[in-house]
Amino acid sequence: MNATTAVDTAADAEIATPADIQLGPLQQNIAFYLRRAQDAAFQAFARRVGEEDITPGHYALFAIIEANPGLNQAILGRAIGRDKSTLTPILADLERSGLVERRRSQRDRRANGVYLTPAGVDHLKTMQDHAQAHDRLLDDLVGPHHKAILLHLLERIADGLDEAAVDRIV
Amino acid sequence: MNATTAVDTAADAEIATPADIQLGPLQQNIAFYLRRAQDAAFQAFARRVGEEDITPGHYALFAIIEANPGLNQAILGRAIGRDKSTLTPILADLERSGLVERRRSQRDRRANGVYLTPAGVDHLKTMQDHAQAHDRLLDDLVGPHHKAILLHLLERIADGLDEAAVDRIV
DNA sequence: TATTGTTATACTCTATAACTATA
DNA sequence: TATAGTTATAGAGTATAACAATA
Repeated sequence: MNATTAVDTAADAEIATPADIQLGPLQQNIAFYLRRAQDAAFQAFARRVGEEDITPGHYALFAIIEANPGLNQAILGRAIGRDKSTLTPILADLERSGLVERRRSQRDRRANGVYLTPAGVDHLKTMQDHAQAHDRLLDDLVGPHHKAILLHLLERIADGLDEAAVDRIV
Repeated sequence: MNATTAVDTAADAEIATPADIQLGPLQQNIAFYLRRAQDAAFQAFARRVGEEDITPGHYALFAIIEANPGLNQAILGRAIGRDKSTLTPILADLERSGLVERRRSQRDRRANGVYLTPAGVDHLKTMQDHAQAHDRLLDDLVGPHHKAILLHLLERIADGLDEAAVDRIV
């Protein structure tokens, strides 16, 4: 599928087309392909949603809040892999927009329980429509049989590379 | 493998642990897993290389320059998916550090051919050592048989989601 | 007219550290 | 002492637009 016909000597390198680029050792590098696929998926999603204030990160945040109403910000941050200080202004914005609500917990008065408002649920549905269309594209590319394998492998990578897991091995 | 035992009512959400977090629709979302895996791989690599000025993006850039000596900056930018104006200060830095050389092309005097210096090749080797160790970890997680499938699927995603490809379908 | 590379600029995302209020 | 959330701040990474040189 990938012809590797390029010569790319110094003399004719200037007329190389993307297809001619040699990847060298990168060609066997999982991390490199991971980055490329993630880049491509992100940009394709951005093109799809256009102007609207929707990103994969936003979608994930809303989906997790809906699936886990009342989580506090620290736990929410860990769930999406971001520091609590990263979350603060994001949630403040969303609350100002009326999409999210933070309620002081009764049992631990330091903690905010985070919830979607009805408007937030609506917004999540909009994002879900985009995400589903995007996912159909991805699913078609991957194929139904391979999707399960892909998700499984990606999960293994994510779980296997967290700090504790790596320390256990190395 | 994933127990889904959490209740996460508003009443006890505060004591949720990461394992209890419900993913909702995200659980079938390729893009979500892609982002997680890429995040984890990036951070594991960063932990491995520590202080040294090494990133996956840097490594990819060096590897591509070595495999395609003399490419001009615009093409190089496209090869790594970054704008030429993003590349300019990066290459200027690397040239100042003596790792990269830019030579004005004879045939097109607007263009710079980009090359690694001997020091740049050395530096690439250092990065390669790190990248290989990192890749062994990744390979172990994925397994030799599945690696080929994974690379193939990730490549399909990257290729299938570029702007032209998506326009063709949608 | 179009393209290469540079510059100025600005934006987004993120974390660290220091703080407060609670625990 | 430790944790939840906030704030101030800074850094990395990136792109857009305008430009000079060249094609």
